[in-house]
Amino acid sequence: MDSIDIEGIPDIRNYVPRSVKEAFAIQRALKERVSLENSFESISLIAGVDLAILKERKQLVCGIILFEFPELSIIDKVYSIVDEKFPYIPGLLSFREGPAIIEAYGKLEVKPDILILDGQGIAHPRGFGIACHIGVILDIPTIGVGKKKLYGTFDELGMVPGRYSPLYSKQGDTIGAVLRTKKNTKPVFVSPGHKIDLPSALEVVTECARGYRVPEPTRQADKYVAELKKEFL
DNA sequence: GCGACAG
DNA sequence: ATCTTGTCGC
Repeated sequence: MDSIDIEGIPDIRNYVPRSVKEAFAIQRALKERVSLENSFESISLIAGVDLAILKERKQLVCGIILFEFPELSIIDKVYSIVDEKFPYIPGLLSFREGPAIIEAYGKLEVKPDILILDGQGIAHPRGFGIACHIGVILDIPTIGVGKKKLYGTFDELGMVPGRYSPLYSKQGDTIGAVLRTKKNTKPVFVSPGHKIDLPSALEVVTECARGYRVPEPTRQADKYVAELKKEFL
C-alpha cells in the first residue's frame, strides 16, 4: 500500500483519502506531474481564491475572482459550497479544500492564465502543496502564497517592499521565497505550484502587491468569501 | 521523546 | 480557518 495507482482512482478531483498514509502516497505520485517551467506566453488574466467555513452546515464556501492583469480590475466572480469531507491536517490541506476550489473553478466561463492560491506550492514537506495539487489536477499555472511557513528555512530579509529571501529545503534546494509585500509587515511565502518557475511567481506576486500584505487577488477573494459566509450562514 | 505544523 | 479587545505604526 506504499505506492498508489493514481490511474485506478475514478475521480481524483474529489477523492477523499481514507488515511494519512494514503494521502501521502497520492501526493508522492501526483508530485511527478509537477512542472516548474512557464507554460504561459503572457499574462492578461489572473485569479485569486479563498475559502471560509460554514461550521453549522459543515460545509466550505469557496470564492474565486477573475482579474485583468496587470490592471487588476475585476472581470468575474464565482463560488461553490461543498460538504466538509476531510479535516485540516498540516501538509494535507488540498484534500480538504481541493474539491470546493475545483468546483468553483469549473464555473468560470473565462479561465485565468494563472491562479493564485492560499497556501504553499512546492514549499511543502513532500514538495506538493495545495498550489501544486490544484495546478496538476486542473492542468493550469498556479502560484502558492502563504501567510505562514509550512516548510523550509530562510534568512531574514530587508524591510523594503519587493525584497525577498530564498526558502530552502532540507536538501538545500531553493523551493520558494519569503517576500516582503509591505513595509514593516510580516512577509508572505511564495512558491511555484505548477507550470511556472520561481522568478516568474515572484514577479507576479510582487506585481499583485498593492499596498497590502496579501496580494490583491487573494485579498479580494477573501472579502468576497466573507460576504458569502454571512449570506449562507 | 520533543518541536513544527499552510488554512 | 475561527474567536476576539485593545493597541501600535503609517
